[in-house]
Amino acid sequence: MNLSQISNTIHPLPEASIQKLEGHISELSFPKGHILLRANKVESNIYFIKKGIARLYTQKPDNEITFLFCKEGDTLMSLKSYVIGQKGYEDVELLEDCELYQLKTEVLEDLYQSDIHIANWGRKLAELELIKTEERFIARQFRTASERYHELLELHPDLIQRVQLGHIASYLGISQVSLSRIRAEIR
Amino acid sequence: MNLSQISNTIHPLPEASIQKLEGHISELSFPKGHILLRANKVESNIYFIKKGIARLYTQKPDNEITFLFCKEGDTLMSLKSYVIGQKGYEDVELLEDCELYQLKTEVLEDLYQSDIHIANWGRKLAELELIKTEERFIARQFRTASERYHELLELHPDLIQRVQLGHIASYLGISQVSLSRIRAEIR
DNA sequence: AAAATAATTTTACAAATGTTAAAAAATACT
DNA sequence: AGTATTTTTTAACATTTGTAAAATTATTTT
Repeated sequence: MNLSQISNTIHPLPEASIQKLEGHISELSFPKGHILLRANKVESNIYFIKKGIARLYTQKPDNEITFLFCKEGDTLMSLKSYVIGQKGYEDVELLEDCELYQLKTEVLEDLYQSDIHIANWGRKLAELELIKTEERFIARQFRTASERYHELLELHPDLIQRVQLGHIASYLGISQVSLSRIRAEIR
Repeated sequence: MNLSQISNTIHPLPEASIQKLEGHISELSFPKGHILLRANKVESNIYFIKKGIARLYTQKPDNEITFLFCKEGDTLMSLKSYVIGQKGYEDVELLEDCELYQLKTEVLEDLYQSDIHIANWGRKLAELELIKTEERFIARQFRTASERYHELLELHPDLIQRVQLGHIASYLGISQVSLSRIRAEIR
């Protein structure tokens, strides 16, 4: 998924603003297994995923919890770094070879102050992330583990293929054993 | 908490922009028990709470789940209505007599297009809500019910006084019986 | 103040989910 | 291809959490 598709999906921009934005974006590649971000550090970039998939997770004393997958077209960032300049929760591991677009948040912040179209694009970016985060929260609060698994199957069938079940279970908030039990149910 | 305090806490605005914004905001009062919003309707306003407390919840076939409390200084909105103009999940009940500031989203949208300061204010509004929503999600995913209860006690001690425990339990994602058990633990 | 209503806690039991360990299946390596 | 390694499933058991109903406590109404 190329950059203009991604940025346009967030919010359409006039050509001049697109140029300003794209002029500050660089492209990067990393192999599967690469750790892109580390928890407890302030991250000074945001990323757009051109190709590949990543998981955001936190280390707990005895295990780790995956709380988000980001794939082609998604924006990947440490929210707390981006919004309030504080260190975030997330380690980020690339689960496949990835191609990423990178943008310095500092540069973006300047663009927000000088270009009203980019300011509204940034507003939309935050609003769309907000909706997604609320959806995840609602799923967690309102639905059973089984419902969440089947919902994931429907909405993101590729995830089950691309990500190992241990991470999926963690993402769903259950143990891998529970996920196996759910998958074993005949339906 | 008055309007300029609230809007300034979100993001400082130059005087001219404050005037534009405040010119479109009206003030309302409702008694305890009033249902401010209904689920499955597109809501055309957002609210800022001057005084009082509200709970956002969804009706399930046999029970209801409270997923957010909003109080003085908070922004209260149907996220899906505000961001994508779709009907939301939430019923909203006022748990105390409330004084609210009301703003039409349509008007706000126009201001976003014409005033870069207000556009950035709106961006900040979304970003701060995003951080809060992520925090709630993280609490749910990373911490035990007991930890979440004690965290709530620390961060919002007034909530326990102002809101009945059945709603708190629902908010924490546990049954009221479980909450009673947690509260009975000696510490 | 007494009665009625609502909220909270407690109890007993049922259901769901977690933990640990072993078996089976899938994948990677030489 | 065969071996080693990793991932997934299954089994047995422990723990947590839920449900329903009763008991207690608090609040509201008359």
